[in-house]
Amino acid sequence: MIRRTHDHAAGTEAWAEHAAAQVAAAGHRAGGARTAVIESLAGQTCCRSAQEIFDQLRADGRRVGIASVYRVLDLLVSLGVVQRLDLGGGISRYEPALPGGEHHHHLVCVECGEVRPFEDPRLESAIEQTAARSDFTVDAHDVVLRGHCPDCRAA
Amino acid sequence: MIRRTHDHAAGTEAWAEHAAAQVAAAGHRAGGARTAVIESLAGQTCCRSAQEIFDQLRADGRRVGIASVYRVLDLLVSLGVVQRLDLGGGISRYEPALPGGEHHHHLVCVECGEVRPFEDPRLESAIEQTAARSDFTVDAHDVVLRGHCPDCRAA
DNA sequence: ATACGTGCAAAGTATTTGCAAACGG
DNA sequence: CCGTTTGCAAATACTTTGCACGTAT
Repeated sequence: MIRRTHDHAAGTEAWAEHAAAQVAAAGHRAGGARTAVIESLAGQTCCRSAQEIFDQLRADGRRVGIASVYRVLDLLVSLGVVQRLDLGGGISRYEPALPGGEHHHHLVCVECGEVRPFEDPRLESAIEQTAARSDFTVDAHDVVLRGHCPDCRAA
Repeated sequence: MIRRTHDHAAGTEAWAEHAAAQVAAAGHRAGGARTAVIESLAGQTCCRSAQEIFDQLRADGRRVGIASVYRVLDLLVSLGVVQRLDLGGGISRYEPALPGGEHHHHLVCVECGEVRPFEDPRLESAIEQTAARSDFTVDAHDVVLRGHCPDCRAA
């Protein structure tokens, strides 16, 4: 089997293991809801809402409660293995925080709600520079671009 | 009296007039709640939540309902004279959108919630470049930097 | 065995909507 | 006047909390 350095499936698998390890290291047990939410997140390419994760788990036949989904997500965020995103509309979205420190930002269609990730090194460097100039200690940042996706523009 | 080009009070006064004019131009009347919310926003230097605006108006003795505050803010956002911000925590914040197209972003203290505005032309240009490269039509963008303010870091 | 974890239901916030009364032009 | 706007209260949407039962270690 060929091993590719930036293979996506391998990356998310690695993330699931990493997340489970962090949970254990923090002195927590591996309950059903925790395993289920980690697996669900590992299988997605971009951010999901708590409700979407819940719906997917139920569709897969798992008997989880939505409260547990929220509790697990909170735990994973506090352990630093999941990033919580606020793309507007009053709902939080969650995605795996990849170990390498690499991260992306999001384009959001204001019409259909589609979310597309993007990366931009120039943007990151501008943000770092601003952060350094400020008297705040900056730990994190979010960038959201809002507009219309090709499909909605056509319609 | 000396007239300064970038005088703040003059700028916000001008904004209030501009906002009222846009409301009228769109065929809306100048009811009590609309005038009150516009005045309240004009008197603030940075973003406020709907609840904060409501509380301030009540403290000033105006008998407005919070539903009207939300309705007026929605109207002003749709007219493009107010910008809606989502700095996290599930609550929306609002601030005047100054006519010149100039705008700023925000540093948020995750501990005390303090919000500080900042500007960065390099950041803007990086975002424009990314927007142009994407197949979305980008109308707006938000940048939020999260960290600790000097006071909270000291404590 | 025994804490810790979970599901369900109820409570808690932020925001929206229905409606009759008040009001602007 | 007459349709718009408003305040109140009820409804909604997302998230959190209380609690008894289940389960991993």
